[in-house]
Amino acid sequence: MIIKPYGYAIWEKMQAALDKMFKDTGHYNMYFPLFIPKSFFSKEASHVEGFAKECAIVTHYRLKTSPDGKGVVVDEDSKLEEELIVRPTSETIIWDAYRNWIKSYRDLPILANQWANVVRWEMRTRLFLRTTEFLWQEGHTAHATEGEAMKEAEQMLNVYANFAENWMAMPVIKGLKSANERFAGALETYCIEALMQDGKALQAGTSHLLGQNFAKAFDVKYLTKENKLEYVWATSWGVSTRLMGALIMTHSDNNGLVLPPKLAPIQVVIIPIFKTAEQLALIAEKILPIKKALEAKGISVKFDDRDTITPGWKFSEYEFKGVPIRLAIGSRDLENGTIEVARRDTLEKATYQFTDIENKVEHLLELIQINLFQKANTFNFNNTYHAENWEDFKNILNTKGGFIYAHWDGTPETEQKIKEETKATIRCIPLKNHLEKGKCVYSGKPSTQKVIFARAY
RNA sequence: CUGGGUGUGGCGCAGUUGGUAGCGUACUACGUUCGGGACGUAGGGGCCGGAAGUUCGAGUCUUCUCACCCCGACCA
Repeated sequence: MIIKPYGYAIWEKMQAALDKMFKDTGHYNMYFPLFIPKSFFSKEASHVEGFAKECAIVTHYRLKTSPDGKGVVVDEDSKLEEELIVRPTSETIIWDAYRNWIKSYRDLPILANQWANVVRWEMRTRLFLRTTEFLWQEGHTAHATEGEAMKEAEQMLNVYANFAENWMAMPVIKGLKSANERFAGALETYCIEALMQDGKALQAGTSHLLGQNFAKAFDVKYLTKENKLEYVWATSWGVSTRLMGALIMTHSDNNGLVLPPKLAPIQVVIIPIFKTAEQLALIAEKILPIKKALEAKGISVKFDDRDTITPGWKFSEYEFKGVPIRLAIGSRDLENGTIEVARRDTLEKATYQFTDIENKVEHLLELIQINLFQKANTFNFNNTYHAENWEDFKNILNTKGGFIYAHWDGTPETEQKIKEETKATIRCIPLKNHLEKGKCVYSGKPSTQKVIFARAY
């Protein structure tokens, strides 16, 4: 996947917002190697099992000119003593280091994060949602107690939910993964689940309570105040460039991308309508102070005064790109003291008086941010169903899609069978769930609460 | 790996019974345009995925090969 400049600018805005949230909650960044010795992997049994089938492996370190003189071939003499795995995630290499970093309760907690690329050799890729290489951040924390680790995992889940809802304008459900869907090597996996406009669910972020699994696998122990040797408790948590896919699939319409103002690389585009250089000069004279005033408020503004492209073309182009607000100004406006304001979320156009325009625009950006969230929230509400029996369940799934609340007997076997028959999986057991007795939608066995099913990406 | 399909200018495609390649779009220049993806004229750009073969002659026929796409197991 190539991420072109405009797309990468969105990722940078995401990174900046998330990075600040991490730092505000006491975390710091670090960086670990891309290549992980194969032996590290085998140390945590379920972790290997989870990732073994999708690893890229480095076996040699040198090329040589092909015997026939055309191109290059692998130099068999450069075979590595031990193969290196291109990280699919970094738990193993990080916990190998933590063993040396952690000796005493005074060394805890470790609250580290890294921004990195990872590789998972998937059978089928899907742009942004599932690419062989993707960019992400992975937090890896170490704690003295289970309670503290649990609090950390929950805290980071809340950070992700906050980011999704208040920055991406994407409503999410916070929940717990079932055993089948849990991260390889975790005791519990928390997640935020989002619903895309086509009715399919998307896991948008995860936060894991790793327990002492990695501490035991990598022998990471610390001395307590009481001088007792204990294993360390761990968490890990991550979000990736998949969020770009989520952003696109949550808000876009038939005219292209729709970006929430808080993540839009360009928040306001100004398009002058002119024929001659003199007219452009007059417009620029009027509009550049407004641009400055907007920028002083921290709003990113682009004044597109290219004379090689028609205004109509520019209108369409910035609609494709999802720019939240477009201002258009021509000589008619100059005479009337007006400006045309178009919002991307509703596609509405209005003529505003020029006075106080920067405050009106600032306010409109806030409205758009809120409107996008509400629109998505309404969509989620309208596409959330309750299935009381198996027929209902299949019907809803096949005709409507969306989130389906249904009773489940709590066994991996039932979940597996439902998946095989319908391709729907348990997205999560919502944290905000009311317990209610019922019968499993599939097996009819007793159940204590409904969980969320959906077909997912 | 299981089935099906496609490879021809940057992109999307056409190409008849074999006669050395064309359309749309994009690109360049000039002119007229410019308040919702303008128009005209003139240009530039392709050893037709690769190799071998049949033939006077292959995008087209034959054989081999490579790559990609869709369907299945996997997944942030």
